[in-house]
Amino acid sequence: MPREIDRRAARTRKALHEALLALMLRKGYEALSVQDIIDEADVGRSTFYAHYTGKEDLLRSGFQMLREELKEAQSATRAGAEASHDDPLGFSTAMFEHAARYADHYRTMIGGRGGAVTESEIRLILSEMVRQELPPTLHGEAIPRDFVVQFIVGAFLTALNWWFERKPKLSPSQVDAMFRRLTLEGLSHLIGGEHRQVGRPTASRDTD
Amino acid sequence: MPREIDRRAARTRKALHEALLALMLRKGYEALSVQDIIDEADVGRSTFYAHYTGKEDLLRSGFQMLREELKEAQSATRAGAEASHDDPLGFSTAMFEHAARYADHYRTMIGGRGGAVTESEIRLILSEMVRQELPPTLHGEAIPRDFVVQFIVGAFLTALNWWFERKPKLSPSQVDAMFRRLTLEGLSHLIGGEHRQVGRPTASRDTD
DNA sequence: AAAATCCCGAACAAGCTGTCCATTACCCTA
DNA sequence: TAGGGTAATGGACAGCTTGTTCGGGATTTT
Repeated sequence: MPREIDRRAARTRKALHEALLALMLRKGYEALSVQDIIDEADVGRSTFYAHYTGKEDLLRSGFQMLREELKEAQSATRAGAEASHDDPLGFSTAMFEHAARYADHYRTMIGGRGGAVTESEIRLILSEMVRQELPPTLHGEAIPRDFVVQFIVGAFLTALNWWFERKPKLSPSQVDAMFRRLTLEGLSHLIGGEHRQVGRPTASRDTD
Repeated sequence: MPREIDRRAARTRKALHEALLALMLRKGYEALSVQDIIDEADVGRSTFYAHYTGKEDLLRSGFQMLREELKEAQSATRAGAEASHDDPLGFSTAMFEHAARYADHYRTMIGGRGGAVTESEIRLILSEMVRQELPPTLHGEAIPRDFVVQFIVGAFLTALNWWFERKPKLSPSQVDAMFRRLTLEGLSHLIGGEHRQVGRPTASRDTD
């Protein structure tokens, strides 16, 4: 029986992916050359091109792996299946916490430093997540489902980015609370003429 | 009196900016080389570097000009100054209409094709706009002003992008209505427990 | 018209990109 | 464990890009 894949090839691919990630952390994606990557991975030039067509191909393949892993992990956890549709933002809490733990990675992925590809790949992954948590029917059909999905994903990324760039000291749950409040209730509650009292333990002052 | 700037220099800069814009429309920003730009502009290589340090510098300088123009146009229109704070999304309607008229330009700027620089420059411009329209005090201080600004800008860009990519047939006012509804009222209105039946005359299915 | 400024074109070193090849090292399986 | 198959290597290649430098020529400004 032929093994899934040749061990050498697997090693090479792994080395390249790790090199890419490491380099992105310290130089950002755009600034990288194929040269940098193969140096870091200690892999021959021709070997690289035997596996990938360029650095973008390498990056994409990394995300594809990630997506497949997530898909599996998800169908595995599908045991406790419900509670989803109550809360269309169910993903966010875990996500913010995860981001806090791997702040370095998220920073490079989310900020401009990951490049356009990273950005859109992440949007894809999040979109899939959100689409599943979103109830199948929306009131009145006035707003297309897909629009809502994009709206949520965009808002989440905005929150994440703002957190890292401006208030990295906040706790995940604080950011999460703000994100949910704004996304669920909208702006109207913040600016109406009514002075509704909110007993919120305001975390920290705004510095603009 | 020394003229503001040498006529030749001005011509050169103009030619370069126009070349950049034209090329971005057909190839996207990332794919461009300085070579392409000076060919299109019919300008000598050394001349280019006498004015800008690279293509990014050229792009940035273009946005800076734009920002200054907008700033002037704004302080000029500041005659009818109020009505702002009633509607924190006042900018959107005009913006969507403008985008419809110059769809090609917006497409290249907003989608990935404009590159990270364009993206962040646009966010900057919009942020300034939104910040001014946003009432100075927000209820309860629970959510920092800047967070709200970013939220709005992100939602607007999301709407714009979705419009171009998925439903370009919609009119500006339709998109505007959806954008405002979602941003002002949030999701909560869309997902209540009530099961309202809708005889959906859905135009086209969500295709992912 | 003279002086100041700008543009041009060409040439340069340095770097990156993909692609080839012959050779070597490794892996898989029988 | 031996041998055929497969992958990795290093080097060399043409073609492209980037910035920089120069002197001569053209245009503007004063």
